[in-house]
Amino acid sequence: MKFAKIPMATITRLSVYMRTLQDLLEDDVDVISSERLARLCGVNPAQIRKDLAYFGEFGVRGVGYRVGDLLGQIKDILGLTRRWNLAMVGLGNLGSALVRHANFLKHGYTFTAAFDVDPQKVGKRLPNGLLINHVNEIEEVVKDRDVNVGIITTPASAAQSVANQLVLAGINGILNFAPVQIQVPDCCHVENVDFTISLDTIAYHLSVSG
Amino acid sequence: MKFAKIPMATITRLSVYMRTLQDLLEDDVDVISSERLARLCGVNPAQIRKDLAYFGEFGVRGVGYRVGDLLGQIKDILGLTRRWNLAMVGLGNLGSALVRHANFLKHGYTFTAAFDVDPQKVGKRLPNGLLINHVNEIEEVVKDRDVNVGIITTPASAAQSVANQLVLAGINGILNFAPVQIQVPDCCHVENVDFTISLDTIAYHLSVSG
DNA sequence: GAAGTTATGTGAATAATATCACATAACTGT
DNA sequence: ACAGTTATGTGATATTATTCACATAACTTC
Repeated sequence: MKFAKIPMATITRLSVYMRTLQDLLEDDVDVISSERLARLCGVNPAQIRKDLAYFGEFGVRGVGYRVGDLLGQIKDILGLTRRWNLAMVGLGNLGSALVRHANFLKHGYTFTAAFDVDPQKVGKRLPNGLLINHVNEIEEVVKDRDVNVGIITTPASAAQSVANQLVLAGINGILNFAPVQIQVPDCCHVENVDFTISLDTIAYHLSVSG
Repeated sequence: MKFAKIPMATITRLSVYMRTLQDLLEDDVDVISSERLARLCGVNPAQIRKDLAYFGEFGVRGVGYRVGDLLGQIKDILGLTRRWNLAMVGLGNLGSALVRHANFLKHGYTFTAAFDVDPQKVGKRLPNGLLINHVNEIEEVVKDRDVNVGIITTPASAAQSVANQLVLAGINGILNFAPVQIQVPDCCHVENVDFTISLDTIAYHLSVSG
């Protein structure tokens, strides 16, 4: 691939470009300029070119980018040409909704395991047929079903313990929806999603500007 | 409130500090150093001090920060000492789960309106008693119930049209869960939440590192 | 096939952000 | 009240990220 140090922000944006390119492909657009793509993604055109330049030359000067090609290249860069198996830990309102949420499937992610501690839930099946295991079966089930990424939607109090078990089971990617900073070894990559933080920044902006 | 230009990243972190301080308060910790708080929040201690310095001096040298005081100060900075009313637009899996999600309430946010287009849903009430209105009633209802922030959890295809209506209704803060870049006038502040992007960055990290 | 047009790729310039390092101020104990 | 200790507040420095600006390459037209 490439050996320069890639800015984290670049990776995030590649994912945004990918989404937009997917839409464009569905609309049968086959060539797009960095300028137009930039407008659609809400970024600067030079930014897009710089981001892509970290990985190679994917465009045609004077023309633009072939939508299908670029989409394929970005998927390749992000490692999305293979299958990724997910485990959902915590099947409350949010966890249940996310398992059902179409976007994961659309992007090639598959839930192969689900966990909770509630005896009412353990042993039952989700609408998609997935069996709910008990959280203390994580290690066994994760290995068995080749889970690559764990998604934590437990209460904050349980998140660290769940993270520990996921790491122990050999997982090194965690998407954390619990509103705590979980501690993991360096081998494990954690992404936090906390929409109350986003809401707070909105509140701040409204407070100072209006 | 302040006069220097505040980095966006600072605001985001203030919200993180706030969460942690809230937990500390519940645990009856009354003083904390930037170093310990930093560890809990996963940031650099100097970062915390710098962030706070934009707004004043809140600590005691040689001692640390009084947890309760600092919490109050940050809430004040972020504009969270008042009430914020939310409207949920789109009551699919995700929207319904979020309305029920305890975190919003915990942070002082209140849902005062909910919208959908599905005739099956319009006219019904959510578990919390909130009446579901039709999306084309947004302007009227938003004004009537003093909604400050709109949350969009519609399919991507509907997001822009919903955003337009929210703006028209006088809303200038939007939390967007739909996987599209919505266009709004400058007066309106949009925060995007897209967990498939977070998942993609995890996939990337797993791909390059092992 | 030469001139004109367009949009990429990229070094240089700028801006934003994070970290260091230490002077400063508040507590503690003698 | 003074010396010792601790942790803040902040200027200086380092790092990272974004934008500009233009040379370069591919297509188009005459």
